Amino acid sequence: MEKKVPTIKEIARKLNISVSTVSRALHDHPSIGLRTKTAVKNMAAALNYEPNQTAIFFKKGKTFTLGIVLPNLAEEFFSAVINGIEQVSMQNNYIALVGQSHDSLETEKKIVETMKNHRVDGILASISKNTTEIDHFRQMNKYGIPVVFFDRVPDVADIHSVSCNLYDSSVEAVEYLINLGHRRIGYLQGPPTLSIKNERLDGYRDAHKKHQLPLDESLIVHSDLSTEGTQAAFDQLMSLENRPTAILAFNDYVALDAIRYARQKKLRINKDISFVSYANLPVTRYVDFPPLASVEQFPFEQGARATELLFKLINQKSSGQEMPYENVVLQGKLVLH
Amino acid sequence: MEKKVPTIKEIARKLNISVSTVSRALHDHPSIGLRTKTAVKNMAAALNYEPNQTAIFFKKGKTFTLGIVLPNLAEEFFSAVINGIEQVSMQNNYIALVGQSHDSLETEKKIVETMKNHRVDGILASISKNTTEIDHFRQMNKYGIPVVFFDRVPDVADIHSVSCNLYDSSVEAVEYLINLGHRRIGYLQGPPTLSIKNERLDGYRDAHKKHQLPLDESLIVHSDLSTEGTQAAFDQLMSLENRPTAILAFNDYVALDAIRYARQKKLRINKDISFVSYANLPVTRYVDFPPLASVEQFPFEQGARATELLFKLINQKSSGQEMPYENVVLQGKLVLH
DNA sequence: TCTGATAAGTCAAACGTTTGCATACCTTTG
DNA sequence: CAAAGGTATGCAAACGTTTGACTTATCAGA
Repeated sequence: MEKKVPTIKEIARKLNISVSTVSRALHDHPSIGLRTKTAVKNMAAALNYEPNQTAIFFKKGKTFTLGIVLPNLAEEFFSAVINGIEQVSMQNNYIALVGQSHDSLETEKKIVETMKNHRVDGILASISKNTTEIDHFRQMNKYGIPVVFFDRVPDVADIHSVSCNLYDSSVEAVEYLINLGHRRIGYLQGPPTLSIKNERLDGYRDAHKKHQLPLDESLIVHSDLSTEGTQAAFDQLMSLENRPTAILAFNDYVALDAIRYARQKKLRINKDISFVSYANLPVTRYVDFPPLASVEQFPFEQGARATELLFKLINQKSSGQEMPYENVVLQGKLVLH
Repeated sequence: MEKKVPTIKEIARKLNISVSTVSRALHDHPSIGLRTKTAVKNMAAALNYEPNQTAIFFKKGKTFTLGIVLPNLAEEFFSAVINGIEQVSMQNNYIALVGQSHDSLETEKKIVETMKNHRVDGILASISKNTTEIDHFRQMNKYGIPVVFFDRVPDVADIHSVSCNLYDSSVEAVEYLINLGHRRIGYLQGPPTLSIKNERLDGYRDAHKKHQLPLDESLIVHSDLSTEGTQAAFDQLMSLENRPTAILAFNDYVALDAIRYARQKKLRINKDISFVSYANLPVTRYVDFPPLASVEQFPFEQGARATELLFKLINQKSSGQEMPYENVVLQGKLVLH
């Protein structure tokens, strides 16, 4: 056991040739003769030689490793994103380090730091809901590590990003409820930090304008995304003198929490109160009363596109050119259940 | 931009001392004088020096990286395991590469191969349901990469593992149903590959014996864990002349699929048919009719314990000693809903 | 026979760090 | 005052691989 791993040197010694010849032979360099080449390859096979990647990483200054920073793996949305990332990175023979911020800025910083130390070739990040500044990501610039943000994207222009535009689908979602006859539609929003670039709210507002429905600000409430927060927000809506008959929820989890809570309160789903939400997660398939519709945000595609963009940046870097900031925007899509 | 990163050499040159002195100074080596030490540290700080980890990895032959191989991140069970792994590995300044086998043996092999190439210091693995042999893991031995299996553990003795014993809690689960008055209890099993070491079934059988209930083999059916497979298995149970009044389901997903299907068939949950299952996943909180009880398998603890064991192996390795095969077994626990 | 091209291979430096050993100086101590 | 011991530092090798520059042999063409 622990038999020391064979190296290029050993092959060279056994064959009485130089290491450079061995190296080139293994890489099919043109200036190595066929005879030597096959001899080397045979010997390599016989010894069960495997190149020492850490040496190569070191020598080449690349690690063929990507870093993924995201809030929480347990959310189906993010594990779907990872599948997208995985697909593209595997094609490129890259592998990924994963770090969860658990929505803590401190943890996020620590993860980014660790990834920098591990000299990842690039970073894919979805920021935590408490990320108020992105200096720790900007730092990566100095180390030549490109960063691509996805989904939860900071609202600034000088970054690379892939995200999902929810404006149109928000309009569509509200119109869908209006067409069902709803006139009082609540909006159960997420925390302010996640609502800076508030496409959902803009869509909500504009759909009202478009259909000449009055806009009642008391119909817009916040949840911190915890179950309790959502329940409090729901109570707030239900205590209005003029209750909403439908609710647009920040995401499926919020909708599910609200629906469960509403049922505890003996409200009849889809009669007393209807729901539409965002994310279109598989988990909604298991419940009796899922939201009527949900806006698909294409996690897999976001992951795949972000990774493609990242690879473009990585390759561009080695070719020395500068790339303009690229912001890929996928269009969300309302899916009826 | 792309300003080249400062190295230990630069510090040495600027200070007109040797690199070894710098290296030792930065590591607080006792034989470096205070004056030199502070000078070096100041210069390092001024230049914003960061050690090149790839060089260190290479030199030390370690990467401070763990590999995690598991079937599917989207399962809440596994993301909970990752949280456990994360906690322990962060304490040790390790970071983790994650690979999903998606229940394909081929993919699993490829992941393990890639991780070996990246020279991870150790591997944590939960095998796919199609993993019939574990040579690819055994190979790691030759490279001095210890492997610890968790949860879905191969049924052989010469490995390290952390898993959850489900025998006692299976007995308990069935007894719970018996105490509720059930006399015909179906067992909706998983695929044969996952049932080699069949503690669930043994518990199911022994609980029957213990309570002198006849054991009807037709009450034991298989699902491949897909929704359709589960529905087929459920139909099989319901087409018996003497139907079960309760079902022990392989895991929560199976139970949820079956429950939904049962409701489509107008069966009344907890009246016509009751469920108990395994995993105790948070997702069951969102449904109207969760299983009556579920066996907690402590994913977080499994992840943490497996990682602790792995670190023991990694450290033992460098101290040259051999460790006996260790198989940590946590006891599952029936949780009433 | 000489020139020059080509093929096949070697040499040695380089990547950044760690570490065993040697060295230089200084201070004790017998 | 010389030997011993300690303190602070430098030297150089080593980890495994890649790669630009260089050497040697072979051979075609003039």
